[in-house]
Amino acid sequence: MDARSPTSSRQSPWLPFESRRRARDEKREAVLRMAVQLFLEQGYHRTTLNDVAERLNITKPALYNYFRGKDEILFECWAIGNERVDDCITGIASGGGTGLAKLRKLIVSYAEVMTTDYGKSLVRFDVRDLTEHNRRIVNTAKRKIDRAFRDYIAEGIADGTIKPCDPKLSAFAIAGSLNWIGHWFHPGGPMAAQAIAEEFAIRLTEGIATTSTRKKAGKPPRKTKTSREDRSEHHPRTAARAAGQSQRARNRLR
Amino acid sequence: MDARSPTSSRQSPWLPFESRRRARDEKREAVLRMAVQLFLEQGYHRTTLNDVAERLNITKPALYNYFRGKDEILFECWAIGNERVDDCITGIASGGGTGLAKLRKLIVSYAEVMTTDYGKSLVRFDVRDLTEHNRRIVNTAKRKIDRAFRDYIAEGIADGTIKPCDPKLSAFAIAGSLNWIGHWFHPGGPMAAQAIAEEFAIRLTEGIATTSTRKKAGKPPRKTKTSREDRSEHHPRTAARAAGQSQRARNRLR
DNA sequence: CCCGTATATTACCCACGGGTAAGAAATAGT
DNA sequence: ACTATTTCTTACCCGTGGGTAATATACGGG
Repeated sequence: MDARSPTSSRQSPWLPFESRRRARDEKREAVLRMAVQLFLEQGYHRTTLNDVAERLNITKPALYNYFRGKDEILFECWAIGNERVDDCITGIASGGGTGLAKLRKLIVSYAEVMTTDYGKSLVRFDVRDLTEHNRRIVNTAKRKIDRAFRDYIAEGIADGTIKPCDPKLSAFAIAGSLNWIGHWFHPGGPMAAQAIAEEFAIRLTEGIATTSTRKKAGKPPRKTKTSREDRSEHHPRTAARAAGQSQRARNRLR
Repeated sequence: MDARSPTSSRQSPWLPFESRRRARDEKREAVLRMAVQLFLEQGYHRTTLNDVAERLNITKPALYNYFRGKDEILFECWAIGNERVDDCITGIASGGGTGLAKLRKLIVSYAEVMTTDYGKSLVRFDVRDLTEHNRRIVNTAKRKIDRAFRDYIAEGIADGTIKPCDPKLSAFAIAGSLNWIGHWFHPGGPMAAQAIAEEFAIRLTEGIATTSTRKKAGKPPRKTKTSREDRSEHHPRTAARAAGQSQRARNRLR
């Protein structure tokens, strides 16, 4: 059965009787990688902590060395995805450009995140499975993302690059299309993540942009796909990432 | 607490010590109305059959007179929503019009369904909570809906009312926006369901339509349609409805 | 080599909730 | 009014799975 499909990057750090001295954080992340994968594959409620532990060659109580409980694992998966979106937003906010340009950038980045496991967790996980405290954090973050879409649209209307429209409704329409990616996209499919992202950036803005954005004919479809290590949550660890969200930084009090 | 908010149409037919002789089907539908409401409000897994029964002034085992189990209740909720979408599709297919016109009609109808409880169940419920058999039915129906979107787009490209584009990707983009309605729409909000539906029909097609669809100023928003009894799953029982799906017709074998 | 700490295991607890059995209460038919 | 049938209730079963306690094993430092 299953024969250890090569999908999920490298193996678990707990190879049965082998060097088991990985750094704590690496193991923690390995748990999250496996958990998000199983949560997406089977659904949160159908995934037991035994499932997660078993696939990592450990037992359930060992997980409690790294997490307070199941809901915290869920939250941390979500937090990683949110961190990535948040990086996109701050990156776009720092750079200049018209409202339309910013909106397109956001669409591309957001769409790409949506094709990753952690990105999917932003829309596939149910906020009601979290504690009251974490649920509030999630809702705040969601409002921030929504605000980014609306602000860029409003900015575009103000600077003339976007036709007058209701920013709220347009943001819902765009975000809906993008979030839906997290439901249908599967890495093995015919379209590469990056190609989808760029296609959506055009498609979703060509209705509201003032300048006609008919695809420049000369552009060859060579986009090289997501290139190396295409699937499996690459976790770039770019410098200056630590400034992301305030929560989640502390490596568990212990 | 809650004070019996006026959202959910009329009360349960099992008022504690009152005429309890409602027809079987009415009670069955009352169960479904309450169930879909609770499933949406609390989530399927957090809603117990006791919750459903209690709010109907009965006890859990009484539900088993009408349904085989929890997952069947879920399925029937989904089936009602699907029936409505299916009616839209067959209605559009029977009438004529360009590809673009059909697509717009579908968007309007689908969006309106998405603002109802049963419509939301199409996108908020998890297929994996169903039995293998019912899951197959759901997936088949979903493919049919997807096909309708793609076909109308392809038709529009063929008849020149829609710009050349990838029907699959465009269908995903449009369906994503519409499905998302089922996540954010709440009947108490500032926008009426019908207004949203018509706005989306314009917004989602203005990018791919060949004819400029800038909102014709003269069009008064009188469309009547869903008009009276706007919320709360009115269940029109229109004639010739029974021909809908083959499944679900039989009132449980018993 | 010994001890303290971190890490993992085995063996358990128990609340929750879907589902069932047996029988009471209402209903319909004649 | 008596019976057959449907409908509903009380009382229970039990599998599941999150979480914990006690303990064993590995590891690092002196």
